[in-house]
Amino acid sequence: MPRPKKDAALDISRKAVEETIRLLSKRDDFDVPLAAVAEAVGCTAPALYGHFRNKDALLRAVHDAGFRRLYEEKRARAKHFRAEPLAYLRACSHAYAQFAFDNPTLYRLMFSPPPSLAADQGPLSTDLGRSVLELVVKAIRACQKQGLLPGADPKRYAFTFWAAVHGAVSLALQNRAPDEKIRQDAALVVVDTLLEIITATAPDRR
Amino acid sequence: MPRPKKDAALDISRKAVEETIRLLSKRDDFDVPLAAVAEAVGCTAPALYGHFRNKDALLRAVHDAGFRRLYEEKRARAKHFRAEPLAYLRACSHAYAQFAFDNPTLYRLMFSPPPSLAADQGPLSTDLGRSVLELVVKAIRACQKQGLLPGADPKRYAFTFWAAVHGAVSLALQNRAPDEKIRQDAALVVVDTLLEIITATAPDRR
DNA sequence: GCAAGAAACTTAACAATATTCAGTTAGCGG
DNA sequence: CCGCTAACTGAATATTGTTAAGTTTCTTGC
Repeated sequence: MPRPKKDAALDISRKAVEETIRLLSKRDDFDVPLAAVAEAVGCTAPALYGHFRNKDALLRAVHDAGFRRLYEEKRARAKHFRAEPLAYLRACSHAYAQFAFDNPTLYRLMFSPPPSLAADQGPLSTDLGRSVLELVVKAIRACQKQGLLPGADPKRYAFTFWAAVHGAVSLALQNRAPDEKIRQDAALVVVDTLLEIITATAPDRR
Repeated sequence: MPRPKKDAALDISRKAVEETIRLLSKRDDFDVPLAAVAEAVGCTAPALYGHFRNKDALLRAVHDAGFRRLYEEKRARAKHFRAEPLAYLRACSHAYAQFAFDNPTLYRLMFSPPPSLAADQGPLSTDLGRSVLELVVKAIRACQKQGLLPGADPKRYAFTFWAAVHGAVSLALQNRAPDEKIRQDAALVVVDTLLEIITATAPDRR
């Protein structure tokens, strides 16, 4: 049955990306067979080549979709805390960690992909990365308006903050934390440690 | 030519791991063909199955060897700074970052492997991870003996420190830093930022 | 309405690569 | 010198990404 009945054109692309994400959640590695994706979508493997140049292109689309989801989730979970920068940072970070623990393989695909996926930094990919970071920069600036982190370069501190959270999540995802207790919520402990440090920079505390 | 001439028994295992590391340095992903490893070693692909249960086992050996190298390099590069905890931390971290930039693919294999490799936490793997972290714990304790980071839990802060450095390296390796200038040595900037923060906790400074 | 052409699949074929199997030979204990 | 095991080889198999060729459905100019 060649050409589809016109309506089924609910963009195979979209469905392929969605289904791939779902299949990734049931795997350790990203080597999900194209045939499996095709079956989930409801077509055959070669049909996907009409929508993606090759498997890498599909995985890059998944990679980008992951960033969109992460960004949206961070925004949604944190928007109630706009007024309280520290609570905002905390909520952002927890959403970030939650996302990683809920989608470990997708997270690995997003943050440790074979460079062939991220290499040609499509503007989208870069913009998405920036968007995620930008939320942190804003939060750091808000902290500074409250007298915290005086004299610090917001971008630099935001990047350090992000790096720490990402690093903690990344290490926690592979059990490389010191002991069981810390391992379990290593990421959250790191977040608290960072907030603790930021709080300690308040000039008017006693 | 079956059985080797007795002397060539220079442990294929060792050579296989070494050559795999070398082949990885010329690739983006870890999908180095077994046949390529075999050729570099000087045997055929199936011969490797006499030394490793399967390809994953070989990659895990490479993973572990990577940690041994990292640990040794950190030790070697930092031992001159035993007396100065901050300089020691700095040297450790720089060695760490250098290692990652010199061996990006190996670094990814070590820190973002498909869980199938690290899953069955062989005691070795875990011990190696602990060894690397232990160096940081000692350094943090040394800092505290100089009055820095008063009242902090060394393990917790060490883990946070490691997470930040690892996160920065990991992000830097994939160009996900904010802008060009920071991206280039993002990891080093993060290290400096961390040291700056630690320094700022000195009680007797003015 | 309709033929020609493009679009969007399908099935079949191909290529690379991990893994297994059945030999085959080198060294070693008797 | 005879078997026996260890350690490898070459060929065979299965999985999977990718390409090629064929087929049907829509569309569009007449």
